Amino acid sequence: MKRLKLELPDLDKPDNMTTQEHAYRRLHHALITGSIAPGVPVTIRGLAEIMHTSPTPVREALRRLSSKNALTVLENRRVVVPQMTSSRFHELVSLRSMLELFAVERALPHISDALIEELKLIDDAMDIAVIERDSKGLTILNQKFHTKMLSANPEQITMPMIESIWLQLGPFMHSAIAHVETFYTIDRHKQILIALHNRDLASLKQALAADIHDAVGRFDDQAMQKILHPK
Amino acid sequence: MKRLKLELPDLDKPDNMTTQEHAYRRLHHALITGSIAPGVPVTIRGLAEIMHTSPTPVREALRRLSSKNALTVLENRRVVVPQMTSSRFHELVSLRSMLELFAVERALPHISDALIEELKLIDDAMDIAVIERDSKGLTILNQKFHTKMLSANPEQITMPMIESIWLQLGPFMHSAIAHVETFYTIDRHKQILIALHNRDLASLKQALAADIHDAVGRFDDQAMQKILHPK
DNA sequence: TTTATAAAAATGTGATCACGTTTTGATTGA
DNA sequence: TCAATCAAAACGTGATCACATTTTTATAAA
Repeated sequence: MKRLKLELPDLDKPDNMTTQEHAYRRLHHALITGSIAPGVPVTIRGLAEIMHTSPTPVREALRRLSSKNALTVLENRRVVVPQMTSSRFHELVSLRSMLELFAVERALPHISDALIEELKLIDDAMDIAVIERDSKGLTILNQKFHTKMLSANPEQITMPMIESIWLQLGPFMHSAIAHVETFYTIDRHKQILIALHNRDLASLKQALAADIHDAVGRFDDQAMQKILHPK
Repeated sequence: MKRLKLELPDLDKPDNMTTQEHAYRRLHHALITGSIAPGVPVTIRGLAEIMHTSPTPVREALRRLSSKNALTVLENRRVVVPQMTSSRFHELVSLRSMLELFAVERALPHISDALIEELKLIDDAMDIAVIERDSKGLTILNQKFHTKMLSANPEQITMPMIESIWLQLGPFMHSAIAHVETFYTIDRHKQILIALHNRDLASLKQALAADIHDAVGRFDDQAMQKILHPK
């Protein structure tokens, strides 16, 4: 079997968690933190060897991820991390904006003061991650922040779609971070927290839009070309 | 093994199509046409027996569908068709409107006259389906119409999400059709076709929004309660 | 050095089996 | 008639194997 050069995070696996679910989460984590670059092939047997399982649970995890468009099934049935293009990137970002703004409007009525406190804790952890230049930790915390806020709405249709977008953007961020000097931007989460506290929808949407734009807005066409086709 | 009372469509299976893909499509078709009611349990072995395959490809098809939120995995790991609620329904419909309006705006620049002709053919077939009161055929054709129009945009991020919504709305329509007198509405597709021909974005979005609303707008809270909790 | 060819390795897929858990249905007792 | 009990049936999960196809590697020819 061909050895895959691929690093997977060691996540906890409670006894009642299926092997398939565990495999899914490890791959999910690796994808959203940009630990797997676009174009990298992921084989069932290769992953099974890394995770010390049989191919069966890996196969199911890969099916779930390709079903969410986080992975692409090629004509020959092999699975790869999809390549990013400039137009795909902009489509993903536009969609992310729209979906998160839609979701936050429906989440706001369900935001409690206790929830805001929890969000503050995540934001504090993010400040530390910035100081430690822990970009992967920061990514995870940032998504935790957004997820917790948007999930206040008990009706969860939008959240899985937003997660699908994150999954698709993740691998590109891998290559992007290497080409960008300032990965860390001004903290829009503080503005979001204030808007949440004031139950001010307009400010909230503005801050959220800015947060999303900050994370990806710097990638104009010129920067994209450099990242996608480095000399 | 317990016999599932469940009708699956007989779809073509080309030689190069995997059994798993075939199983997926048959279930997909059954779900979007409302052939499987909410709450119905779907077991791996039961489906495998119906489809004359081993459990393996069915398992993968179910994973894909639950990954798209078309099916729900319960705590005991069993899979069921999710139950509809009034709030979930309205969330789904709002999201569908937003996503399709987003998608059509990005599709319009890529619409060719040839494509419009193809859409007209689908619309003609829909007219026949209405006359024959073939509600399932009408559903399939309607989705074909929307899919072909929105897929004009070569960058396909939104379409899988819209399909996910259709998958979630499908099973409810099963119960809904039985409680509704006039399933067939005025044909908004004619207006859509005109707007497409004129490359008139504003009219196009208006017609599309009306089309979506017509299909589901009649389900106010009162009607929902009747459908969800029939005496 | 490059190209063509054949053998070997790798891969996805589907079937089958064993295991532990959950559900079901009949039987017993109140 | 209803509730409790318990054995049987059903179920999801993960491992293993066989098979066909694709990819890679080694070898030979130009």
